[in-house]
Amino acid sequence: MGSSTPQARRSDTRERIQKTALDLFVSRGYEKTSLREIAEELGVTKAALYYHFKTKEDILSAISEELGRPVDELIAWAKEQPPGLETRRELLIRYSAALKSAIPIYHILQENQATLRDLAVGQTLRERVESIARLMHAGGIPFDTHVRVASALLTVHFGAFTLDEVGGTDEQKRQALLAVALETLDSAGARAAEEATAKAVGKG
Amino acid sequence: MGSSTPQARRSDTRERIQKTALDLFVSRGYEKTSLREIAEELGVTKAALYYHFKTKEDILSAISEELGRPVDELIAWAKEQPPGLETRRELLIRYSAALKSAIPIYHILQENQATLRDLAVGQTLRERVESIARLMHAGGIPFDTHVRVASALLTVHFGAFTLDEVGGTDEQKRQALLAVALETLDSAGARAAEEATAKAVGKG
Amino acid sequence: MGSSTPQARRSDTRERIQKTALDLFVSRGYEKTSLREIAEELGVTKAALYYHFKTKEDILSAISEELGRPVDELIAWAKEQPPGLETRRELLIRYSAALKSAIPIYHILQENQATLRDLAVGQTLRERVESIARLMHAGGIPFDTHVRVASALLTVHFGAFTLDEVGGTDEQKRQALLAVALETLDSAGARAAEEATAKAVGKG
Amino acid sequence: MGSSTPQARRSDTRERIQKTALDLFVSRGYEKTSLREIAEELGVTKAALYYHFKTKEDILSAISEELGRPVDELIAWAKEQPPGLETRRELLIRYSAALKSAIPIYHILQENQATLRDLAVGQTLRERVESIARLMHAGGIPFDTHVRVASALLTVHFGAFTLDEVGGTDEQKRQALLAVALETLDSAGARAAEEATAKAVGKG
DNA sequence: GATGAATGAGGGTTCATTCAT
DNA sequence: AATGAATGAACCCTCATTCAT
Repeated sequence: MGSSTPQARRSDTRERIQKTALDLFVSRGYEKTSLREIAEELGVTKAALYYHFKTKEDILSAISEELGRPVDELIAWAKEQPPGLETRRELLIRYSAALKSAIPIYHILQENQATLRDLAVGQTLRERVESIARLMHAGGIPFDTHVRVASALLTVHFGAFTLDEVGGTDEQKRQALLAVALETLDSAGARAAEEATAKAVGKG
Repeated sequence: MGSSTPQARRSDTRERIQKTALDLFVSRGYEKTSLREIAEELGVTKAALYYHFKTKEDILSAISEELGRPVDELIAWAKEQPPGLETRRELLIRYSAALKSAIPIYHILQENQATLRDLAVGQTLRERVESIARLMHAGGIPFDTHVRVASALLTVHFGAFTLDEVGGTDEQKRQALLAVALETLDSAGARAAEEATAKAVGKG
Repeated sequence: MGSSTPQARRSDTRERIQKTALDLFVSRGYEKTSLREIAEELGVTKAALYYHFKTKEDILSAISEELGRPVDELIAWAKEQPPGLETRRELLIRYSAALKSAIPIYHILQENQATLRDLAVGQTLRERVESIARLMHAGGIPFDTHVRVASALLTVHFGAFTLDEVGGTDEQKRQALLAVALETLDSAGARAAEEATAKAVGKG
Repeated sequence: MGSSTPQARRSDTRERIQKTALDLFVSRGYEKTSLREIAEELGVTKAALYYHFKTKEDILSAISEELGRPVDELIAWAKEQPPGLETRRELLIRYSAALKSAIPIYHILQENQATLRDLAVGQTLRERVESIARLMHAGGIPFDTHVRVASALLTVHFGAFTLDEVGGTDEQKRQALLAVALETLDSAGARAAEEATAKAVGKG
């Protein structure tokens, strides 16, 4: 059908607001960033922000949706996969990659949890994280495996925000942490495989 | 009973303030908890809080000092130890234990980082965490070991706050996570030993 | 400024705005109805309203002029009549009828008096009501008659907005209230006639 | 030094706020009166108002409760009386008297109905008026009597706010309007008596 | 005939904090 | 040991209105 691009000389203000807001939310926190600050930084009035976004929360929502898309797509993908060791490994690998673009919002979620607790966008953000966790823990797996999955996930997830001690570039760190996490996961896999074998053969 | 006036004992108000404030800081967040709320919950006036504490931050400081003592002592202990694999293992084990009492303040630090960023108490709190990290990463250790230490620490530290998926009691979780973390650490030790050997022999 | 194809029918947007605005002014109040609401309800932008009307007040003015016409005509008529009992009766009867179409604006005036106080349209609206009152009170009439006229007017005027307790259809209520009001008025007339007679004859 | 404002130490501020707010609510309307205005008029800050009242609406609530007490007491009294002509007369008489102190709040209710529609205090205010109406209309009375009761009530109630045309002092007006209203009511009584007689005798 | 973008002024409300008593 | 009263600064948000296009 005819592409109804409403184009016109649309102002880029909406995007600029998102960008500025993101920077400030990350560096000063969501609550501590006032709309006045965002507006001043942009050289517009507070009311201008309200022309483009319904509320302060709405700004964060838009940011969350945009930056979180890779993770959302990953979740959609994971839901289609059969639960199992291989899926867990693949999911962890892809999650580590998806985090690259999503780091800023997770950072915000991380550092402003108390504030975001009552906000709808907080709920959304948290659900994203929990979805990944749920999918990683899916399938009837033994307690030990649960623990290993948890460790692997914590390593990959929180390793993305913290860690100054480690040294190396961000990408190097990411790769290395992923490797360690996979190793932790594999021990679980090995053990599970053992158990499966034991069950099937009756111990050998 | 016996003594006529219950006034004989020192006012426990200061402690009650700390306790109430802690509960609210944990459940609603530091910024989102107003002094009015604390005062109302206690049945005193806001001004009463100011009689016992200089500022809002001061309340958190007192809490932090009290609950963080075990960790502080652990840090003092660790500084006396020679760096090395064995110390790292022992430190991780003791840290896992120390966290049990310190969880609430770490929770607060965790969920209000943005807010605590500019506060002196935030600095103190962060330094405690960073001290542990620095000590765990101490000694000239290779990159791979850094990464494993990081993973072990993330597992133990963040495992204490999050994790509903795993199942089991808090104590079971703690033990299990510690076990996995130690395993991750040991692999590093093994590898380090290997490398050391390799170096000595001239690579193989 | 050249005359171009003069459309047979002017855009009906102006009328639609008036209609929607009237509905909202009645149901939510003048002040509490924002131009945004009106525009949204109509599916146009706020700026569109400003194409058709100079200000928000102007919208109400247009509505007032249209719905108030019967009352304005009544006022014009009454000004031509000689003051006296008969005119008062007739005026009251006609006013009761004229109110039928004018109720919405009087409702608005009634419920938003405080807001309309400083507005020109408020002045206009009030003047309409006051004109009727002035004409009903016209002629050198004694205090008692003034009071009866007032009662009759209050009955007819406010009876049109309020009254759920009475029962019956709106038209039935209107008729019945008018009847009672006329009765009140007539007592005044009778008494005035008596007094006149008494004066003339000297009383026995 | 140089400050010459020797204000009372006692807390008469709450009362002064109520008084000032009442004046402004009456003269400028509830919505159009900002807290800034009230505060400025009193020479305090907006925050001071919030020390004494929880919200803007709360100020009006307090006023309503204080000034409306006579009417509330009247309602309580009326609920104890047996319905009937005599009670209606007495209620009307007492209501007319009670209105003297309550006029300002009814004025506010009257002129800000649209604004007060969504406020709890508006509900309360309206209920007061409706209670009186319900009590006046109580008992199984014929349609005609309902109409007369309505007229009487409209006369007494709205006569208290409006009416510049009539002349005389406020008290004179009140008395005169009450007299006319009672007359209207009595006609109803007479008619009811007639009907009763007619019923008893078996049609005349 | 209408829109998109923006503004200035103001709204009610909450907060940590102070200080005389 | 604690209170009552008050403040100043900041908050998010809404409004009627303007104007280039």
